[in-house]
Amino acid sequence: MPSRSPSRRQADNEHLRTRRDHASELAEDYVEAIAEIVERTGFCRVTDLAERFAVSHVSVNRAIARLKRDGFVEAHPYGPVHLTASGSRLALHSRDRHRIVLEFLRALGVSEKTAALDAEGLEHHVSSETLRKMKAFAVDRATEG
Amino acid sequence: MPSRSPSRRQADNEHLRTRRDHASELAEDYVEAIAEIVERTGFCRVTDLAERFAVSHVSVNRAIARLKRDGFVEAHPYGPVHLTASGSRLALHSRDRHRIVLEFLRALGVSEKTAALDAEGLEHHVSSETLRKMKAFAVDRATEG
DNA sequence: CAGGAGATGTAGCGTAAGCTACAAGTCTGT
DNA sequence: ACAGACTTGTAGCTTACGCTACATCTCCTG
Ligand SMILES: [Mn+2]
Ligand SMILES: [Mn+2]
Ligand SMILES: [Mn+2]
Ligand SMILES: [Mn+2]
Repeated sequence: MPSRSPSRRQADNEHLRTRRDHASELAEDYVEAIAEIVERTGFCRVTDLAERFAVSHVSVNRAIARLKRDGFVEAHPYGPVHLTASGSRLALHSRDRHRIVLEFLRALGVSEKTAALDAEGLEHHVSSETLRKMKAFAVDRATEG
Repeated sequence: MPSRSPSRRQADNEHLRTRRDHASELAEDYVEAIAEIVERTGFCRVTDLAERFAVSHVSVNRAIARLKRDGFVEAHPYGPVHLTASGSRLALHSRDRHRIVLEFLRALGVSEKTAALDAEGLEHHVSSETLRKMKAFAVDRATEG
C-alpha cells in the first residue's frame, strides 16, 4: 500500500520556508526603518523606532541588541543607531523589494492605504522569482494602459 | 517647527497589522492542514501534523493545546484531532484564500514549486481587498489568453 | 547652572514556538 | 497474549519579542 505521506525534501517544505522568512523579518524591517529615518532626519534614535513599529522602547532596545549581535547595526548607550556595511546592504535590498511589492499592489488596483498595509507583511515572503514577475507586471501597467 | 513624526492612527500602522496577521497564522495553517488530512485519510493524528509542518511532535502537541484553548479543535489523549464548527469555518476560509493566492501566483507566471512555497507565507498578509483583486486577475488570465 | 521633561536603560514578567530526552500508551503480527 | 514498533505525552530547556515599572541619563530652558 502507498505510505500515508509521501516523503519530500525539507527544502520543499512551505512551512519551513515561511518560518525562515519570519526569522529574518525583524532585521529587514529595522534596517529599512533605520536607513529611512537617518535619511529623513539625520540620525535614528530608539524613540523613532518605537514609534515607527508601535512598540515600547524596551522592545526596540532588545531588537537593537540582536541586530548588534548579528552585525547589522552599531550603537552605544544613549547614542543614535547606525547601520554597518552589512546592515546598509540589507536595508537597500529590503527597501527595493518593499517598493516593488508596493508598486505591484498599486498596479493591481489595490487602494493606497491597503497596499501599504499589505506590503509590509507580504514583502518577506516574496521569492526572487516572484519579485521579478511582480516588477515586470508593475512596469507593464505603468508603460501601457 | 513640525514634529519629527506626524501622528497616525494605530489602525494604520503596518507593523501592527503584520503582527496581528502572524498571531492568527498558526491557527489558520493548522485547521487547514487538519481539514485536508481528515479528508484525505479519514482522521488526523499528531504525527501527520508534525510531518506536514516539519516540526517535532512536541511542538504539535503544544499547538493543539492552544487550538483547543481557542475553540478550534477537540482532541483527547491518544486520540485523533477534530475540528470544531468554528475550526471548520476557519479552515474553509483559509483554504479558499490559500487557493486564490496560489492560483494568482500561477497566473502571474510563477513556477509551480515557487508558487507553492511563496503562497504559504503570503496568504496570511493578503487583505480581503487585495484578495478580490488577485481573484479577478487569476480568473481573467484563465478565461482570456 | 539648576531643574525638569523626555529619552534611554534595566529588572522582571508573560506567551508563542521551537527543541531533546525520556516515559508511557497503543496496536499489530506472530 | 505479548514483544517490539510506533505514537503520544511530559519535563525542562531555549530564543524571540511583546509588556510595565522603575532607575538613570541628557539636554534644553529659565
Ligand atoms: Mn515588513
Ligand atoms: Mn509573515
Ligand atoms: Mn496555508
Ligand atoms: Mn500559511
